[in-house]
Amino acid sequence: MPELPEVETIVRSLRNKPGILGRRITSAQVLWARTIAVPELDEFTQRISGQTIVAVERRGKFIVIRLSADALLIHLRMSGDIRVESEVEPVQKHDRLLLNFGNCTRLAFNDTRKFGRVWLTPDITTVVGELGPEPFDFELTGDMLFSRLQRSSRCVKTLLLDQSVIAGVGNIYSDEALHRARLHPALSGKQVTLEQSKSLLAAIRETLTEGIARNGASIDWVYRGGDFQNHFRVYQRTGKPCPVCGTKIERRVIGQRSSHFCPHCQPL
DNA sequence: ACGAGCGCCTGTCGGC
DNA sequence: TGCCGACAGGCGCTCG
Repeated sequence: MPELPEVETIVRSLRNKPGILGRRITSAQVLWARTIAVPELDEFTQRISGQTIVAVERRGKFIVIRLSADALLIHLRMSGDIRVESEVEPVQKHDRLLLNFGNCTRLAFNDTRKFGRVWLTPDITTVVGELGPEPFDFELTGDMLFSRLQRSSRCVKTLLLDQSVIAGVGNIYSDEALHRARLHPALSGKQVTLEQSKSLLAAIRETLTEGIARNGASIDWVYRGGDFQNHFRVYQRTGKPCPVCGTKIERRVIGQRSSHFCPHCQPL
């Protein structure tokens, strides 16, 4: 489920849930070893035990849980999800990591496809250091996005998915933002003008803002509770009418990811 | 150094 | 009904 709005929704719910901030992690159970990226398994379970949750933040698509000595970073990749529940609840299929708290509650990381990863590190820049700017960072301007797009001949769609260009945008929100900005996904980065870069940044922000306001998008069995999937303009709407002009939405693979666009509103 | 392609995984869906 | 391929909110690695 994981793009910026879905991760932001989860982070906000964790932050607002009583019994998370200030809670002490008493033990950890790793149910799928490869979930833990760093450090080694034994050290991970040993070092996280006894640490207190100080803050819950987001950087790009990473959940950043600040602990008393380390930071716990969680990337949900394609199918990750997080639950907070009583310790008496049964462990669920595809649960990969359980963090037990002292008060009979726990945090469960569930991840069907096993792509998700968890890092425990005192220095988050070792994990998120190469990420591009946050879309809502006020220091990010249309001029800055323009210069980042212009130095590449890759498709603008591919550039939006590159987390070192801008952090947090994934396949849904890139398609939606490009439609809002009336840009064809296969435009090369160096073809995008300054004016187009400015409207693209505005479109990214509007799209992400709507996504957050709707608690993200819920598709298939992955991630519940969002509503943005009912408001897609182009994503997974191949053959259906463009909400602006009625032309049939087309699908095309760009950079090995399916891309959806209106051939009339987004000419090449 | 950059970009394309594959691998990692499980589940669902549509076509035959 | 069952099987098989295509496809799915992501990203790291390798190779040319």
